[in-house]
Amino acid sequence: MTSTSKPARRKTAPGAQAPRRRGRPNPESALAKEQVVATALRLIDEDGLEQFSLRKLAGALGVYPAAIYWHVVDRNALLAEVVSHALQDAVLPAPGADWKHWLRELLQRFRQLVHRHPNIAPLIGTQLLSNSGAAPAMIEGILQALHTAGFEDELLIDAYNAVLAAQVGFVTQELAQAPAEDADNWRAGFQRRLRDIDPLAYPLLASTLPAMENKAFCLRWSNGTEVPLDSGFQLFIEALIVGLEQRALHEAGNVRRR
Amino acid sequence: MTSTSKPARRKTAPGAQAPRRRGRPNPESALAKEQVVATALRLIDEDGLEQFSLRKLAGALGVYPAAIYWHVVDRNALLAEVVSHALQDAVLPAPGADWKHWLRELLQRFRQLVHRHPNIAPLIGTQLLSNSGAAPAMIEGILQALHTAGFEDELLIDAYNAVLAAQVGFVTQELAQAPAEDADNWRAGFQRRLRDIDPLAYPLLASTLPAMENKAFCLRWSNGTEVPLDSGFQLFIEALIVGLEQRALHEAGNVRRR
DNA sequence: ACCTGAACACCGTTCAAGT
DNA sequence: ACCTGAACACCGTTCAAGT
Repeated sequence: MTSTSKPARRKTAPGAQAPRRRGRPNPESALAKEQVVATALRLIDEDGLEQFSLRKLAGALGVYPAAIYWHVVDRNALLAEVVSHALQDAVLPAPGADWKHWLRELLQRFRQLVHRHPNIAPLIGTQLLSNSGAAPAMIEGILQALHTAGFEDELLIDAYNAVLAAQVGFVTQELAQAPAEDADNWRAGFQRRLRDIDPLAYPLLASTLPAMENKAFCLRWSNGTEVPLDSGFQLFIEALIVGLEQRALHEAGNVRRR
Repeated sequence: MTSTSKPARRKTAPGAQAPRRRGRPNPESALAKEQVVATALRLIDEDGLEQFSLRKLAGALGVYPAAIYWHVVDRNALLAEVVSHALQDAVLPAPGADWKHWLRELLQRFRQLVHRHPNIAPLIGTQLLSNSGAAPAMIEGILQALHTAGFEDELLIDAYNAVLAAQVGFVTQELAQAPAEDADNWRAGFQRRLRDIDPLAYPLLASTLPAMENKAFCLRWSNGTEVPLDSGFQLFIEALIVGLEQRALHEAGNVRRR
């Protein structure tokens, strides 16, 4: 697929009159692209990612499938735009002195946003293309918060990566897709396998299972749209933030001691 | 796992002689299934997930596409088996008193395993089906470690979910798939966008960018197979473990005070 | 600039039939 | 039990041509 570089736009009829702005869409076509991306997101919200196709999108727009390729280079490029369209409001006002509070807010808000479009969850962390659409304001905010905490240079980058892993990792897994078809059969078989877990080999798992069933990763048949994991998320981000704080304090101590 | 139902196996030619073991494959066919899953994993390792198809798998096995459906209910079910096949060695001997050390080892080992099969990364956290194949021994180990740390009841479940989010979240994002085709063009365009980041609007990002480029989430054009994020991962799991420890100590304090 | 209309090379899946 | 052989209903993508 994918054709590097979208020939249709480049060539523009070899001998014809030269286009004024080569490759740059004018405001009007930008609007049209917005519409393509927005209805793609709507279709994915409604029917799920597996059901989504460029042909259905074209149908919803009242247009031939090939028309999509005018606005977007690729299926993957379209999905990347869908992701950044859905997450574009993750940004917050710049962090102040209370970096812990700001980070908490960001992570919670990001999770809420993804919960609004659960079917795009599998795209968020897994494609460099989708990833690359992140808002610079969000990145700047995270860096500032961590800088306020005391991270610098290499450690600032590491801490940034840790925050992003947490931001994306929990909610991605929380909203893991349930099987589309065979769902009932699968759930029944899965529950049977859980019931057959050997309490002698796995005593703690067996005794905790009644409380964990369908509420713990790897032991669920419903995802976060039906069974959100709020308290697990809270503990997760709180632990991370506390751990980051400890590390930053420790580093500051090292610096002072030098 | 997951087969449940599979009509072809159930029907077995309506009027024909009754099969002795209905639905349960004999040892020989179990071997054959192993082979199907193993070569599927090999193809995905070699050519990537996007290039993988049941028809190519059939070709590699010297068999008609429909034959795959004897061993596996579905494309998704096959992929789930591929994931648990690839991750089956994540298990460690039971944790002792040093739960922090055990958790560190587990998370590091899990990451190493995924790095051995980077192309399955997008499947790991994103599908309940793939998720449900996790080894009970691993779950038991995590629960024991956290129990040793001092977590119980609801908090034990929350802490377990936090550990799994960390285990899966970092490496999944670290190994996010690069665009298959258009790669060079995309990278060039992406680098240009990075260079155009406004230092007035995003001062810290702009000044840190040279050190972050291609090493920080959302700012990369290579994934973890080319540029592994070791130090970020270490900081991440260390922060989480320290944060969990603090929380456990705090809870223990509460209990003592009651 | 933006879309049509048709074609190409694939897919996953089903089903009767073979052995 | 396990696979063949053919068919079905889709895909994403390309390309010349229209306007």
